[in-house]
Amino acid sequence: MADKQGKARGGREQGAEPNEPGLTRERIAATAVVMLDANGLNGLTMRGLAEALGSGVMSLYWHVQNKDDVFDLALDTVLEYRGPTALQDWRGDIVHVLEDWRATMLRHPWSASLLPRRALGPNILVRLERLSKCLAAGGVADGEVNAAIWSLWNYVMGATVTRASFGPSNEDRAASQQRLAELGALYPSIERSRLLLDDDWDGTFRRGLDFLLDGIAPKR
Amino acid sequence: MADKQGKARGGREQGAEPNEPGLTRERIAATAVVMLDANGLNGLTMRGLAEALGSGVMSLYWHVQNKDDVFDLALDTVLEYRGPTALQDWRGDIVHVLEDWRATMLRHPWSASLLPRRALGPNILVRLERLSKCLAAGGVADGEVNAAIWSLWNYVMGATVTRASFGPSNEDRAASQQRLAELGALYPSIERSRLLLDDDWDGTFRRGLDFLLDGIAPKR
DNA sequence: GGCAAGACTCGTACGGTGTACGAATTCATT
DNA sequence: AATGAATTCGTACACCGTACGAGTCTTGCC
Repeated sequence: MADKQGKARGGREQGAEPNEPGLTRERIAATAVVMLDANGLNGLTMRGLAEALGSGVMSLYWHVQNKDDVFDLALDTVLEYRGPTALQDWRGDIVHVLEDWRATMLRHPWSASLLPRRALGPNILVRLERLSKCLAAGGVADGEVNAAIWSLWNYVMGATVTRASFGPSNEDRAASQQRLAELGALYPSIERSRLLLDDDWDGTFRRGLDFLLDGIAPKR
Repeated sequence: MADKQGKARGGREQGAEPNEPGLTRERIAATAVVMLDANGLNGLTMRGLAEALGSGVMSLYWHVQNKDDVFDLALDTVLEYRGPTALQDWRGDIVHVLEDWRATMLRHPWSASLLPRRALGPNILVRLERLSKCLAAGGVADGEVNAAIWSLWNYVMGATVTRASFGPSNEDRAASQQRLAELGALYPSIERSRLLLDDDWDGTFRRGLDFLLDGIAPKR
Protein backbone atom coordinates (compact mmCIF):
# COMPACT_ATOMS: atom_id res chain seq x y z
CA MET A 1 0.00 0.00 0.00
CA ALA A 2 1.62 3.17 -1.14
CA ASP A 3 1.25 6.16 1.03
CA LYS A 4 -1.33 8.44 -0.44
CA GLN A 5 0.35 11.66 0.39
CA GLY A 6 3.56 13.39 -0.50
CA LYS A 7 6.35 11.96 1.55
CA ALA A 8 8.79 14.77 1.15
CA ARG A 9 7.26 17.31 3.51
CA GLY A 10 4.44 17.31 5.95
CA GLY A 11 2.60 14.08 5.53
CA ARG A 12 -0.85 15.31 6.37
CA GLU A 13 -0.33 19.00 6.36
CA GLN A 14 0.59 19.28 2.73
CA GLY A 15 -1.16 16.25 1.32
CA ALA A 16 -2.48 15.92 -2.18
CA GLU A 17 -5.94 16.56 -0.76
CA PRO A 18 -6.56 20.25 -0.51
CA ASN A 19 -9.76 19.30 1.23
CA GLU A 20 -8.37 18.30 4.56
CA PRO A 21 -5.36 20.38 5.43
CA GLY A 22 -5.29 19.18 9.01
CA LEU A 23 -7.36 20.10 11.98
CA THR A 24 -7.11 23.55 13.48
CA ARG A 25 -9.31 25.50 15.84
CA GLU A 26 -10.09 27.89 13.01
CA ARG A 27 -11.22 25.14 10.69
CA ILE A 28 -13.31 23.58 13.43
CA ALA A 29 -14.89 26.92 14.23
CA ALA A 30 -15.70 27.68 10.61
CA THR A 31 -17.25 24.29 9.99
CA ALA A 32 -19.24 24.50 13.20
CA VAL A 33 -20.67 27.81 12.03
CA VAL A 34 -21.72 26.26 8.74
CA MET A 35 -23.45 23.41 10.49
CA LEU A 36 -25.17 25.70 12.97
CA ASP A 37 -26.37 27.95 10.18
CA ALA A 38 -27.72 24.96 8.33
CA ASN A 39 -29.53 23.14 11.11
CA GLY A 40 -29.72 25.33 14.17
CA LEU A 41 -28.46 24.73 17.65
CA ASN A 42 -29.35 21.05 17.62
CA GLY A 43 -27.78 20.60 14.22
CA LEU A 44 -24.30 20.56 15.64
CA THR A 45 -23.02 17.21 16.84
CA MET A 46 -19.47 16.19 17.38
CA ARG A 47 -19.90 13.25 15.07
CA GLY A 48 -21.36 15.39 12.34
CA LEU A 49 -18.66 17.96 12.80
CA ALA A 50 -15.95 15.34 12.51
CA GLU A 51 -17.52 13.90 9.40
CA ALA A 52 -17.75 17.32 7.79
CA LEU A 53 -14.09 17.83 8.59
CA GLY A 54 -13.11 14.41 7.31
CA SER A 55 -11.62 13.41 10.61
CA GLY A 56 -12.32 11.02 13.42
CA VAL A 57 -14.59 12.23 16.14
CA MET A 58 -12.08 12.06 18.91
CA SER A 59 -9.48 13.95 16.96
CA LEU A 60 -11.49 17.07 17.61
CA TYR A 61 -10.83 16.78 21.29
CA TRP A 62 -7.17 17.43 20.80
CA HIS A 63 -7.95 20.94 19.62
CA VAL A 64 -11.05 21.56 21.64
CA GLN A 65 -11.91 21.02 25.27
CA ASN A 66 -15.48 19.90 24.81
CA LYS A 67 -18.62 20.73 22.88
CA ASP A 68 -19.22 23.95 24.78
CA ASP A 69 -15.80 25.04 23.67
CA VAL A 70 -16.93 24.55 20.09
CA PHE A 71 -19.95 26.71 20.79
CA ASP A 72 -17.77 29.46 22.22
CA LEU A 73 -15.53 29.23 19.21
CA ALA A 74 -18.36 29.44 16.72
CA LEU A 75 -19.97 32.28 18.61
CA ASP A 76 -16.88 34.40 18.69
CA THR A 77 -16.14 33.63 15.06
CA VAL A 78 -19.48 34.99 14.06
CA LEU A 79 -19.33 38.07 16.23
CA GLU A 80 -16.22 39.56 14.71
CA TYR A 81 -16.71 43.27 14.21
CA ARG A 82 -15.44 45.10 11.21
CA GLY A 83 -16.66 48.61 11.34
CA PRO A 84 -15.48 52.13 10.83
CA THR A 85 -13.23 53.22 13.62
CA ALA A 86 -13.68 56.93 13.16
CA LEU A 87 -15.88 58.53 15.74
CA GLN A 88 -18.02 61.34 14.53
CA ASP A 89 -21.65 61.40 15.52
CA TRP A 90 -21.79 59.51 18.80
CA ARG A 91 -25.45 58.68 18.60
CA GLY A 92 -25.25 57.59 15.02
CA ASP A 93 -22.24 55.47 15.85
CA ILE A 94 -24.10 53.74 18.64
CA VAL A 95 -27.04 53.03 16.42
CA HIS A 96 -24.68 51.64 13.84
CA VAL A 97 -22.88 49.40 16.31
CA LEU A 98 -26.12 48.03 17.66
CA GLU A 99 -27.82 47.52 14.34
CA ASP A 100 -24.76 45.78 13.01
CA TRP A 101 -24.65 43.62 16.09
CA ARG A 102 -28.29 42.69 15.70
CA ALA A 103 -27.96 42.04 11.99
CA THR A 104 -24.94 39.86 12.56
CA MET A 105 -26.77 37.72 15.05
CA LEU A 106 -29.82 37.44 12.85
CA ARG A 107 -27.62 36.17 10.08
CA HIS A 108 -26.79 33.31 12.47
CA PRO A 109 -29.94 32.96 14.55
CA TRP A 110 -28.47 30.37 16.88
CA SER A 111 -25.96 32.92 18.09
CA ALA A 112 -28.61 35.03 19.76
CA SER A 113 -29.77 32.32 22.10
CA LEU A 114 -26.20 31.22 22.67
CA LEU A 115 -24.61 34.51 23.61
CA PRO A 116 -26.31 35.03 26.95
CA ARG A 117 -25.33 31.67 28.31
CA ARG A 118 -21.71 31.62 27.26
CA ALA A 119 -18.79 33.62 28.46
CA LEU A 120 -17.99 36.90 26.77
CA GLY A 121 -15.55 36.29 23.94
CA PRO A 122 -13.01 38.79 22.64
CA ASN A 123 -15.11 39.92 19.72
CA ILE A 124 -18.17 40.80 21.72
CA LEU A 125 -15.95 42.70 24.10
CA VAL A 126 -14.68 44.73 21.18
CA ARG A 127 -18.24 45.81 20.54
CA LEU A 128 -18.82 46.69 24.15
CA GLU A 129 -15.58 48.65 24.23
CA ARG A 130 -16.66 50.60 21.24
CA LEU A 131 -20.04 51.27 22.80
CA SER A 132 -18.36 52.52 25.91
CA LYS A 133 -16.23 54.95 23.94
CA CYS A 134 -19.21 56.30 22.03
CA LEU A 135 -21.14 56.95 25.18
CA ALA A 136 -18.23 58.71 26.79
CA ALA A 137 -17.78 60.79 23.65
CA GLY A 138 -21.46 61.67 23.87
CA GLY A 139 -20.96 63.17 27.26
CA VAL A 140 -22.58 60.47 29.34
CA ALA A 141 -21.30 60.79 32.88
CA ASP A 142 -18.70 58.27 33.99
CA GLY A 143 -20.96 56.80 36.62
CA GLU A 144 -23.73 56.27 34.11
CA VAL A 145 -21.84 54.60 31.32
CA ASN A 146 -22.14 51.11 32.68
CA ALA A 147 -25.86 51.40 33.27
CA ALA A 148 -26.28 52.72 29.76
CA ILE A 149 -24.26 49.90 28.24
CA TRP A 150 -26.23 47.26 30.03
CA SER A 151 -29.53 48.87 29.11
CA LEU A 152 -28.54 48.81 25.47
CA TRP A 153 -27.24 45.28 25.79
CA ASN A 154 -30.49 44.16 27.35
CA TYR A 155 -32.54 45.75 24.67
CA VAL A 156 -30.53 44.37 21.79
CA MET A 157 -30.38 40.90 23.27
CA GLY A 158 -34.09 40.77 23.95
CA ALA A 159 -35.02 42.06 20.53
CA THR A 160 -32.66 39.71 18.74
CA VAL A 161 -33.43 36.59 20.72
CA THR A 162 -37.11 37.19 20.21
CA ARG A 163 -36.75 37.92 16.55
CA ALA A 164 -34.55 34.90 16.01
CA SER A 165 -36.98 32.45 17.57
CA PHE A 166 -40.37 33.92 16.76
CA GLY A 167 -39.51 35.56 13.52
CA PRO A 168 -38.85 32.81 11.05
CA SER A 169 -42.22 31.11 11.29
CA ASN A 170 -44.94 33.56 10.51
CA GLU A 171 -47.10 30.53 10.42
CA ASP A 172 -46.76 29.89 14.13
CA ARG A 173 -47.62 33.44 14.98
CA ALA A 174 -50.63 33.37 12.73
CA ALA A 175 -51.73 30.19 14.44
CA SER A 176 -51.28 31.82 17.84
CA GLN A 177 -53.26 34.83 16.78
CA GLN A 178 -55.94 32.48 15.53
CA ARG A 179 -56.06 30.78 18.92
CA LEU A 180 -56.39 34.18 20.48
CA ALA A 181 -59.49 34.86 18.49
CA GLU A 182 -60.95 31.52 19.43
CA LEU A 183 -60.42 32.17 23.09
CA GLY A 184 -62.91 34.93 22.69
CA ALA A 185 -62.92 37.65 25.25
CA LEU A 186 -59.91 36.50 27.24
CA TYR A 187 -57.44 38.75 25.47
CA PRO A 188 -59.51 41.45 23.83
CA SER A 189 -56.85 44.14 23.54
CA ILE A 190 -54.01 42.18 22.00
CA GLU A 191 -56.49 40.35 19.86
CA ARG A 192 -57.84 43.57 18.48
CA SER A 193 -54.45 45.13 17.90
CA ARG A 194 -53.27 41.94 16.21
CA LEU A 195 -50.15 42.04 18.34
CA LEU A 196 -48.89 38.66 17.27
CA LEU A 197 -49.14 39.50 13.61
CA ASP A 198 -47.06 42.64 13.83
CA ASP A 199 -43.93 41.98 11.84
CA ASP A 200 -42.20 45.30 11.37
CA TRP A 201 -39.30 44.01 13.42
CA ASP A 202 -36.73 46.43 12.16
CA GLY A 203 -39.01 49.36 12.69
CA THR A 204 -39.90 48.54 16.28
CA PHE A 205 -36.29 47.78 17.04
CA ARG A 206 -35.23 51.15 15.79
CA ARG A 207 -38.08 52.91 17.54
CA GLY A 208 -37.39 51.38 20.94
CA LEU A 209 -33.72 52.08 20.53
CA ASP A 210 -34.49 55.73 20.00
CA PHE A 211 -36.56 55.75 23.17
CA LEU A 212 -33.67 54.33 25.08
CA LEU A 213 -31.13 56.74 23.61
CA ASP A 214 -33.40 59.66 24.35
CA GLY A 215 -33.33 58.66 27.96
CA ILE A 216 -29.61 57.97 28.04
CA ALA A 217 -28.52 61.18 26.34
CA PRO A 218 -27.24 63.71 28.82
CA LYS A 219 -30.00 66.09 29.78
CA ARG A 220 -29.56 69.80 29.54
CA MET B 1 -68.55 -3.64 44.69
CA ALA B 2 -67.61 -1.58 47.66
CA ASP B 3 -68.71 1.97 47.92
CA LYS B 4 -66.68 4.12 45.62
CA GLN B 5 -65.72 6.28 48.59
CA GLY B 6 -65.54 9.14 46.22
CA LYS B 7 -62.18 8.37 44.80
CA ALA B 8 -63.13 8.37 41.16
CA ARG B 9 -59.76 9.87 40.39
CA GLY B 10 -58.61 6.95 38.40
CA GLY B 11 -56.20 5.71 41.00
CA ARG B 12 -55.02 2.27 40.16
CA GLU B 13 -53.52 1.98 43.63
CA GLN B 14 -55.55 1.71 46.76
CA GLY B 15 -55.88 4.99 48.56
CA ALA B 16 -53.18 4.10 51.06
CA GLU B 17 -50.57 6.16 49.22
CA PRO B 18 -51.45 9.82 49.08
CA ASN B 19 -48.21 10.23 47.25
CA GLU B 20 -49.17 9.09 43.81
CA PRO B 21 -52.72 10.01 43.01
CA GLY B 22 -52.33 9.21 39.34
CA LEU B 23 -50.72 11.09 36.53
CA THR B 24 -52.12 14.40 35.37
CA ARG B 25 -50.73 17.22 33.32
CA GLU B 26 -50.83 19.42 36.40
CA ARG B 27 -48.80 16.99 38.46
CA ILE B 28 -46.32 16.53 35.66
CA ALA B 29 -45.98 20.28 35.26
CA ALA B 30 -45.48 20.89 38.97
CA THR B 31 -42.86 18.18 39.29
CA ALA B 32 -41.06 19.40 36.22
CA VAL B 33 -40.86 22.87 37.75
CA VAL B 34 -39.34 21.42 40.90
CA MET B 35 -36.73 19.54 38.93
CA LEU B 36 -35.90 22.53 36.76
CA ASP B 37 -35.55 24.76 39.79
CA ALA B 38 -33.26 22.23 41.37
CA ASN B 39 -30.92 21.45 38.51
CA GLY B 40 -31.52 23.89 35.69
CA LEU B 41 -32.47 23.23 32.12
CA ASN B 42 -30.39 20.09 31.84
CA GLY B 43 -31.71 18.78 35.11
CA LEU B 44 -34.96 17.70 33.56
CA THR B 45 -35.01 14.27 31.97
CA MET B 46 -38.00 12.16 31.20
CA ARG B 47 -36.57 9.31 33.21
CA GLY B 48 -35.95 11.51 36.21
CA LEU B 49 -39.36 13.05 35.91
CA ALA B 50 -41.00 9.64 35.82
CA GLU B 51 -39.05 8.50 38.83
CA ALA B 52 -40.01 11.59 40.80
CA LEU B 53 -43.61 10.91 39.91
CA GLY B 54 -43.37 7.25 40.79
CA SER B 55 -44.40 6.14 37.35
CA GLY B 56 -42.91 4.47 34.33
CA VAL B 57 -41.20 6.68 31.82
CA MET B 58 -43.50 5.97 28.95
CA SER B 59 -46.59 6.60 30.99
CA LEU B 60 -45.79 10.27 30.76
CA TYR B 61 -46.30 10.19 27.05
CA TRP B 62 -49.97 9.48 27.45
CA HIS B 63 -50.44 12.90 29.03
CA VAL B 64 -47.73 14.75 27.20
CA GLN B 65 -46.77 14.94 23.57
CA ASN B 66 -43.02 15.06 24.03
CA LYS B 67 -40.38 16.71 26.15
CA ASP B 68 -40.92 20.13 24.63
CA ASP B 69 -44.50 19.86 25.72
CA VAL B 70 -43.26 19.39 29.27
CA PHE B 71 -41.18 22.52 28.89
CA ASP B 72 -44.18 24.48 27.68
CA LEU B 73 -46.20 23.18 30.58
CA ALA B 74 -43.60 24.07 33.17
CA LEU B 75 -43.07 27.48 31.63
CA ASP B 76 -46.71 28.41 31.66
CA THR B 77 -47.12 27.06 35.18
CA VAL B 78 -44.43 29.38 36.42
CA LEU B 79 -45.68 32.42 34.57
CA GLU B 80 -49.09 32.59 36.15
CA TYR B 81 -49.89 36.17 37.04
CA ARG B 82 -51.67 37.12 40.21
CA GLY B 83 -51.73 40.84 40.44
CA PRO B 84 -54.05 43.65 41.28
CA THR B 85 -56.60 44.18 38.57
CA ALA B 86 -57.46 47.75 39.40
CA LEU B 87 -55.98 50.26 37.04
CA GLN B 88 -54.93 53.51 38.57
CA ASP B 89 -51.56 54.91 37.64
CA TRP B 90 -50.83 53.51 34.20
CA ARG B 91 -47.11 54.00 34.38
CA GLY B 92 -46.86 52.56 37.85
CA ASP B 93 -48.97 49.63 36.74
CA ILE B 94 -46.67 48.93 33.83
CA VAL B 95 -43.62 49.05 36.02
CA HIS B 96 -45.32 46.68 38.41
CA VAL B 97 -46.27 44.22 35.69
CA LEU B 98 -42.76 44.20 34.28
CA GLU B 99 -40.94 43.99 37.57
CA ASP B 100 -43.19 41.18 38.66
CA TRP B 101 -42.59 39.44 35.38
CA ARG B 102 -38.86 39.78 35.77
CA ALA B 103 -38.89 38.69 39.40
CA THR B 104 -40.98 35.67 38.53
CA MET B 105 -38.55 34.55 35.89
CA LEU B 106 -35.56 35.12 38.10
CA ARG B 107 -37.16 32.90 40.70
CA HIS B 108 -36.98 30.17 38.04
CA PRO B 109 -33.92 31.14 36.01
CA TRP B 110 -34.43 28.43 33.42
CA SER B 111 -37.68 30.09 32.40
CA ALA B 112 -35.92 33.13 31.01
CA SER B 113 -33.91 31.22 28.47
CA LEU B 114 -36.89 29.03 27.68
CA LEU B 115 -39.52 31.66 27.01
CA PRO B 116 -38.12 33.08 23.80
CA ARG B 117 -37.90 29.73 22.11
CA ARG B 118 -41.27 28.35 23.06
CA ALA B 119 -44.72 29.33 21.97
CA LEU B 120 -46.61 31.93 23.94
CA GLY B 121 -48.67 30.24 26.62
CA PRO B 122 -51.91 31.54 28.09
CA ASN B 123 -50.31 33.03 31.16
CA ILE B 124 -47.77 35.12 29.35
CA LEU B 125 -50.55 36.35 27.10
CA VAL B 126 -52.40 37.51 30.20
CA ARG B 127 -49.44 39.68 31.02
CA LEU B 128 -49.26 41.08 27.53
CA GLU B 129 -52.96 41.78 27.56
CA ARG B 130 -52.59 43.69 30.78
CA LEU B 131 -49.68 45.63 29.36
CA SER B 132 -51.73 46.53 26.35
CA LYS B 133 -54.55 47.86 28.50
CA CYS B 134 -52.20 49.95 30.60
CA LEU B 135 -50.66 51.55 27.56
CA ALA B 136 -54.03 52.34 26.09
CA ALA B 137 -55.10 53.81 29.40
CA GLY B 138 -51.97 55.92 29.35
CA GLY B 139 -53.02 57.48 26.10
CA VAL B 140 -50.60 55.74 23.80
CA ALA B 141 -51.95 55.95 20.29
CA ASP B 142 -53.52 52.81 18.88
CA GLY B 143 -50.94 52.48 16.17
CA GLU B 144 -48.10 52.68 18.67
CA VAL B 145 -49.27 50.20 21.24
CA ASN B 146 -47.81 47.18 19.54
CA ALA B 147 -44.42 48.79 19.07
CA ALA B 148 -44.43 49.84 22.70
CA ILE B 149 -45.33 46.35 23.90
CA TRP B 150 -42.59 44.75 21.89
CA SER B 151 -40.04 47.30 23.05
CA LEU B 152 -40.88 46.56 26.64
CA TRP B 153 -40.89 42.84 25.96
CA ASN B 154 -37.48 43.06 24.34
CA TYR B 155 -36.05 44.99 27.22
CA VAL B 156 -37.42 42.73 29.91
CA MET B 157 -36.39 39.59 28.08
CA GLY B 158 -32.87 40.81 27.48
CA ALA B 159 -32.39 41.98 31.02
CA THR B 160 -33.75 38.80 32.51
CA VAL B 161 -32.00 36.36 30.26
CA THR B 162 -28.73 38.13 30.89
CA ARG B 163 -29.26 38.34 34.60
CA ALA B 164 -30.28 34.71 34.79
CA SER B 165 -27.19 33.42 33.06
CA PHE B 166 -24.49 35.88 34.04
CA GLY B 167 -25.78 36.81 37.41
CA PRO B 168 -25.38 33.77 39.60
CA SER B 169 -21.65 33.41 39.25
CA ASN B 170 -19.93 36.57 40.32
CA GLU B 171 -16.83 34.48 40.16
CA ASP B 172 -16.97 34.12 36.40
CA ARG B 173 -17.42 37.81 35.89
CA ALA B 174 -14.55 38.57 38.19
CA ALA B 175 -12.43 36.15 36.18
CA SER B 176 -13.50 37.84 32.96
CA GLN B 177 -12.67 41.24 34.32
CA GLN B 178 -9.33 39.85 35.38
CA ARG B 179 -8.68 38.62 31.86
CA LEU B 180 -9.58 42.07 30.62
CA ALA B 181 -6.86 43.58 32.72
CA GLU B 182 -4.36 41.05 31.47
CA LEU B 183 -5.16 41.82 27.88
CA GLY B 184 -3.76 45.22 28.58
CA ALA B 185 -4.76 48.01 26.28
CA LEU B 186 -7.22 46.08 24.15
CA TYR B 187 -10.27 47.15 26.09
CA PRO B 188 -9.24 50.24 28.03
CA SER B 189 -12.68 51.79 28.53
CA ILE B 190 -14.62 48.83 29.83
CA GLU B 191 -11.62 47.78 31.82
CA ARG B 192 -11.45 51.12 33.56
CA SER B 193 -15.17 51.35 34.22
CA ARG B 194 -15.14 47.79 35.58
CA LEU B 195 -18.13 47.02 33.42
CA LEU B 196 -18.11 43.32 34.13
CA LEU B 197 -18.11 43.84 37.85
CA ASP B 198 -21.15 46.05 37.92
CA ASP B 199 -23.83 44.16 39.79
CA ASP B 200 -26.60 46.59 40.55
CA TRP B 201 -28.91 44.59 38.35
CA ASP B 202 -32.15 45.83 39.81
CA GLY B 203 -31.02 49.42 39.61
CA THR B 204 -29.97 49.30 35.97
CA PHE B 205 -33.11 47.42 35.07
CA ARG B 206 -35.27 50.09 36.63
CA ARG B 207 -33.21 52.88 35.12
CA GLY B 208 -33.39 51.57 31.57
CA LEU B 209 -37.08 50.90 31.99
CA ASP B 210 -37.62 54.53 32.87
CA PHE B 211 -35.73 55.57 29.76
CA LEU B 212 -37.98 53.43 27.67
CA LEU B 213 -41.17 54.65 29.31
CA ASP B 214 -40.07 58.24 28.92
CA GLY B 215 -39.86 57.63 25.21
CA ILE B 216 -43.10 55.73 25.00
CA ALA B 217 -45.21 58.16 26.97
CA PRO B 218 -47.35 60.30 24.70
CA LYS B 219 -45.65 63.55 23.93
CA ARG B 220 -47.38 66.83 24.34
C1' DG C 1 21.62 6.31 9.70
C1' DG C 2 18.87 5.37 14.28
C1' DC C 3 15.76 6.60 17.84
C1' DA C 4 13.28 8.83 21.35
C1' DA C 5 9.89 12.32 22.35
C1' DG C 6 6.32 15.05 21.51
C1' DA C 7 2.18 16.27 18.46
C1' DC C 8 -1.67 14.57 16.64
C1' DT C 9 -5.31 11.04 15.01
C1' DC C 10 -8.90 7.92 15.94
C1' DG C 11 -11.49 3.11 17.06
C1' DT C 12 -13.87 1.35 20.70
C1' DA C 13 -16.76 1.51 24.52
C1' DC C 14 -19.70 3.43 28.23
C1' DG C 15 -23.39 5.58 30.21
C1' DG C 16 -26.66 8.77 29.11
C1' DT C 17 -30.73 10.73 26.26
C1' DG C 18 -35.78 10.98 23.94
C1' DT C 19 -39.22 8.15 22.38
C1' DA C 20 -41.64 4.29 19.04
C1' DC C 21 -43.93 0.18 19.71
C1' DG C 22 -46.96 -2.93 21.56
C1' DA C 23 -48.23 -5.73 25.44
C1' DA C 24 -50.24 -5.44 29.97
C1' DT C 25 -53.23 -3.59 33.23
C1' DT C 26 -57.14 -1.10 35.16
C1' DC C 27 -61.54 1.37 34.64
C1' DA C 28 -66.45 2.37 33.54
C1' DT C 29 -70.32 0.24 31.41
C1' DT C 30 -73.11 -3.21 30.67
C1' DA D 1 -68.75 -11.71 33.59
C1' DA D 2 -67.72 -9.33 29.53
C1' DT D 3 -66.39 -5.76 26.73
C1' DG D 4 -64.06 -1.67 25.07
C1' DA D 5 -61.71 2.43 26.35
C1' DA D 6 -58.38 4.64 29.22
C1' DT D 7 -54.03 4.38 31.12
C1' DT D 8 -49.57 2.29 32.44
C1' DC D 9 -45.03 0.73 31.33
C1' DG D 10 -40.97 -2.75 29.79
C1' DT D 11 -38.14 -3.20 26.03
C1' DA D 12 -35.55 -1.63 22.28
C1' DC D 13 -33.38 1.61 19.15
C1' DA D 14 -30.77 5.29 17.46
C1' DC D 15 -28.15 8.87 18.80
C1' DC D 16 -25.50 11.73 21.90
C1' DG D 17 -20.86 13.50 24.39
C1' DT D 18 -16.64 11.90 25.63
C1' DA D 19 -12.92 8.77 28.59
C1' DC D 20 -9.40 5.82 27.46
C1' DG D 21 -5.50 4.18 25.26
C1' DA D 22 -3.45 2.42 21.18
C1' DG D 23 -1.92 3.96 17.00
C1' DT D 24 0.64 7.15 13.55
C1' DC D 25 3.31 11.03 12.06
C1' DT D 26 6.85 14.98 12.73
C1' DT D 27 10.71 16.70 14.63
C1' DG D 28 15.16 17.05 16.81
C1' DC D 29 19.17 14.95 18.58
C1' DC D 30 22.69 11.52 18.36
